[in-house]
Amino acid sequence: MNMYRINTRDFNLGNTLSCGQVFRWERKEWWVGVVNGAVVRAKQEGNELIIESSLEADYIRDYFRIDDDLEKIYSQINRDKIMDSLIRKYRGLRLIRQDPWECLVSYICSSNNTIRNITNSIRRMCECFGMEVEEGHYSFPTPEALALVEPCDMEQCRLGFRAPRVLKLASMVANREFDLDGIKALSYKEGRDELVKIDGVGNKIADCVLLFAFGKLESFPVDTHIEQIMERFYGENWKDAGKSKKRDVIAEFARRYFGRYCGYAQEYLYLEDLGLRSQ
DNA sequence: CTCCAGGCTTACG
DNA sequence: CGTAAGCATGGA
Repeated sequence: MNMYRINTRDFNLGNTLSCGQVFRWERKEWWVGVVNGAVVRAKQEGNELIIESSLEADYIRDYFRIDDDLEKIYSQINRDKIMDSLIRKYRGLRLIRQDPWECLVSYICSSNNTIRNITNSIRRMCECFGMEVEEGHYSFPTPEALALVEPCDMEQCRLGFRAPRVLKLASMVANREFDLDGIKALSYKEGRDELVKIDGVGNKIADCVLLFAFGKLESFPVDTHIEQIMERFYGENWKDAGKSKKRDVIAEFARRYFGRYCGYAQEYLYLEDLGLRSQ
């Protein structure tokens, strides 16, 4: 366990961890999370990110994408007054480079669910089937661990109809019938074609994994939140596409409109929508 | 009570 | 093709 400081620029830890992309960080005196099986405590003082963890600084820099050139990204996605104001409001919000397995399982749990329930279910899965890496802190269960879980033992996690999907995927990954890490080398579209083959994974969940775990910044996940806020801000840009197609139309518009870093734009819009709803 | 939540699968025209 | 019910669970 060691403590160190990372010098940053255009980084806002609170915005990054509370914008809904990760489910396993808690705000206490410090932000506390478990990353790659290690407890991480983080806080920010001005431009310095202070970390207490057994993980090395290079790993943390990569995790928080500290080396992303936000100025360049902002200049690309800043297409109008709306995005300009969101960038000013949430400046320093960065995407996180999540572990693909944890990210995929987490978003399978997100289907037709609330953030609160998703967070609780994931925490229970970690407590039941992860390892206690420190008093009260658990690692995310491995595919091998979940592959051994009986459906009746999974019930305590309260995943509902999503539980069999998670268990099935765990078996496939553990048995190497599905090569999750191999997706890293694929293009955005190829990766999406692979991910949607998984039971319980459609376009939206695939896009989340491609953006949050595989760093495909041209991914623009459209859920109910994004659909509503996009309708409100940019609704004139597409015609009444039938209900089922609408989210695809919005994503395609966003890719054209915000460009190759539209995934970043998505996260700023999402945090804005979270704020609007909590009022 | 009904409706909805970071959707997806299946069934039915 | 397209659309709509069904899905577990919990909170408003």
